[in-house]
Amino acid sequence: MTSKIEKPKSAKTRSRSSIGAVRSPQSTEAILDAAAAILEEHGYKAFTMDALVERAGSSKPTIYRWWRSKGALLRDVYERTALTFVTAPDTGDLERDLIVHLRSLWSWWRSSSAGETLRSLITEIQHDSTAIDEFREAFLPRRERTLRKIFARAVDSGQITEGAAVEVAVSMLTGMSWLHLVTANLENLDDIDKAVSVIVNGLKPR
Amino acid sequence: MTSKIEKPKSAKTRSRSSIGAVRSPQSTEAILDAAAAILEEHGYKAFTMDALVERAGSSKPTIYRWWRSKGALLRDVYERTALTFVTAPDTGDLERDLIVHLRSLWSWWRSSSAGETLRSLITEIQHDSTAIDEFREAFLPRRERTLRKIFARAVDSGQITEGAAVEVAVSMLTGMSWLHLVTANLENLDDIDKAVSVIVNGLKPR
Amino acid sequence: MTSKIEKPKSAKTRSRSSIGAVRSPQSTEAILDAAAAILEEHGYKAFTMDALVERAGSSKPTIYRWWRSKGALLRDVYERTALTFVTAPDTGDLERDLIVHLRSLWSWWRSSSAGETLRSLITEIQHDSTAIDEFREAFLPRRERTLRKIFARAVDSGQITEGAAVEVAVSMLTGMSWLHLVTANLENLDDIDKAVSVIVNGLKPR
Amino acid sequence: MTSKIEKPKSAKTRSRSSIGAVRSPQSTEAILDAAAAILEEHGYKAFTMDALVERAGSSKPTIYRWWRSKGALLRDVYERTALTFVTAPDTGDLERDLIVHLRSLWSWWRSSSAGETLRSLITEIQHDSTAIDEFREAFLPRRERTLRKIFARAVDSGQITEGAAVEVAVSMLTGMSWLHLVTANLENLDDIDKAVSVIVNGLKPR
DNA sequence: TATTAACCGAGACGGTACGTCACGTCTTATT
DNA sequence: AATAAGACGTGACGTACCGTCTCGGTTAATA
Repeated sequence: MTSKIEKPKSAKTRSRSSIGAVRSPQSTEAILDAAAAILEEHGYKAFTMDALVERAGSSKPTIYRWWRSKGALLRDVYERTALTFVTAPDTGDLERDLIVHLRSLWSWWRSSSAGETLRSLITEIQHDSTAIDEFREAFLPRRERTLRKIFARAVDSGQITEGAAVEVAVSMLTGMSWLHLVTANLENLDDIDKAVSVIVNGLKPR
Repeated sequence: MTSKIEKPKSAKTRSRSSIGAVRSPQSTEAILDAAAAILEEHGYKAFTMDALVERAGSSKPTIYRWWRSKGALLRDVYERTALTFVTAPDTGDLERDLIVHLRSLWSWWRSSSAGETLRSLITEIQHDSTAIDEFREAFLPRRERTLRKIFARAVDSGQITEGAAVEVAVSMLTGMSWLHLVTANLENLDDIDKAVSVIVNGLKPR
Repeated sequence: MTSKIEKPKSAKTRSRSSIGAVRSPQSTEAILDAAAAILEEHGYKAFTMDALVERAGSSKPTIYRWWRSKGALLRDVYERTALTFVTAPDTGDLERDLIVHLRSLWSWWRSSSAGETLRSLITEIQHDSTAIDEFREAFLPRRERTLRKIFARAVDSGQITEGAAVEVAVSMLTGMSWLHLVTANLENLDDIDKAVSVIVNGLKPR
Repeated sequence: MTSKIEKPKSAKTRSRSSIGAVRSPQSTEAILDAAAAILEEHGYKAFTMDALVERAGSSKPTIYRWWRSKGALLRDVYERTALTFVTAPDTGDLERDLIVHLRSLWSWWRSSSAGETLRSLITEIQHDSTAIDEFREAFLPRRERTLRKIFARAVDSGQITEGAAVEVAVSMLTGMSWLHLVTANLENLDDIDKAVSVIVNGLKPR
């Protein structure tokens, strides 16, 4: 799932560059690229399988052979672009690290296809309860990993005590972020600072 | 939108007791009731306009005459049932009030159609950006009102200082709740206690 | 069903000029006028009961109180305008009379709402077999009356023999006219002359 | 559009034996068969796209992929069954040939789905002026072809003179037939004999 | 003169059918 | 064996128009 590939030509001009008995990496990349592009340019509403096929120059059977559903595809789209985003600052200051990370996250959501992709993914999984389970058990923890790492370092450095309510702190920061995402309200980055301040202050013993 | 009416009979036996040049309250109630019932019994997936028409003994034109979209209808369904839920405790203790309120909320979501309705509503508005705007500006503030009221009382009684970051505290508690809602994770009510503890502690000056 | 009335003002400005315990002639006329106007200006496709109500400034119950169906209304629309068209020439020459009558008829169909009205009526009755029966037994004979009269005079004057196949002659001329009407093919009036020539020639004994 | 295929099994038992990147002949045939069957058994009123889909075991998108409208479908239904009806007698006698052909036609209309189909088609095209044009320019000439052929043979054999008003004769016989069709008046086959007699007599020079 | 009954415009209602959209499956021909 | 192409059945959508019914009001004939 590296992104070190040449951009696929537009659907119609690109010839069948790879066919045969093994999975075509070009095709896979073309599909993921097209998905991200559609989401970024036209949003979730326009992200249909037909539009995807058209833009990727692929076909529906190919897509469904490798992804069991639209949600599974969206998950991969998000995770692939997430590889390019690893803002896990380590300044030694918990509050600062959280702020930098969350501000980067919100900005990245807004400035790329990532926000639209995650928003679409959350929407999509609501149709299927097993998808929700997989999402909660596997996808969500991966999203919260950076926050957890930051808190873990703060525990190590003694900024907060071991056993503090880190889990709910992560949940509240993630929840607030997602709430702003699904309500198209990612402008006020200053809210992040205030929230982080409350959380960090709240985790410290009195 | 009072709910002090007798339940409409099942779709087929209900006769046209009062329709005409004014909006029929029976029809309105039948539609909202049917919507809530479908969501509770069969979930969002089964909540189609056709199923709603069938169960309410109504018609699609009638529904679309009064609600511009499925999202608008879901909003009314939620707000109507929300009238029956007003757990705004006032014990004089901020932490206790928040815990009681949020525990009641999560329980209510799980034990009635309300959780499924809100989950569906969040999903539905993602298809339409104007719906998201209306949701963020009007619906969401109404949902956060009780939390704000609780915090306001705490300010009045001096438990927390004026000007504290109440807004982000509300946002974090709401966000965490919704995150658990959309990931089908409303079981661990103890998380509420921990979160509230962090928030209340965090709002107090050191 | 006289047309000696002032034109109704446009729907919205016309006040309730006649209401009470007897049928309102103004309302009746307004409905028939509006129907003809819609058909002439926008055609059968636009001739809906809602459009009619809007244009006539009337209401659906009023229309359905006096006409059992759209077809019945169209029949009255046609018959009312037909009162203004009675080209029954009597030159003493059968062939000439037929030509003048049919040319007038085709021209009248094209230059007024009449053609569109009849076309609509034929279409409309196809939905209801009792309407077809009434149409065949009562409406159609009234339409063929002038042709029959012309033939009857020719019999009287000895141009054709009694007992000649007048009925089928009428049927063929009517059928050809309607065929051209429903296929939007009323331009070539010269076809009339040729047809009449064949018919008149064919009715004379060899 | 050959009909040399085995009848498709009933909707539910028919398996998808051959679909894919090319148009499925089974599906096409099933649709046309179902259309004819509905028209024959229940008439134009019951001929809805939903009923057709149900009976053919097909789907609306498939139907609209191949036929732009109900009228276009009805045209194909009629033309397909018309392939089974080619009564173009050649006895050497114009009058006899015309009578045999028209009697066969009226009987065929009454005893099969054909009459109802044509009646429905005439009705249907009235909703769309481009459909009328196509109907007049292409469909109608095909229907009149047999009559023209009979007249052409009569010209060749010298029964009527070249340049006689064959076109209007065809138009009158077709018009009379259609007039009887749309007024549900196909019982009196003797009218055909009289009409043909007038026409044939009328075409001969005095 | 007051009452009553029929009619009026307005418009909401349940119902039927429409034509479109997107989905996920399946077949075909190609490489 | 994997691919692009694309037709297929399924199911839901939102709209158009129908004919019925209720509503509040007006007027003409009746009591």
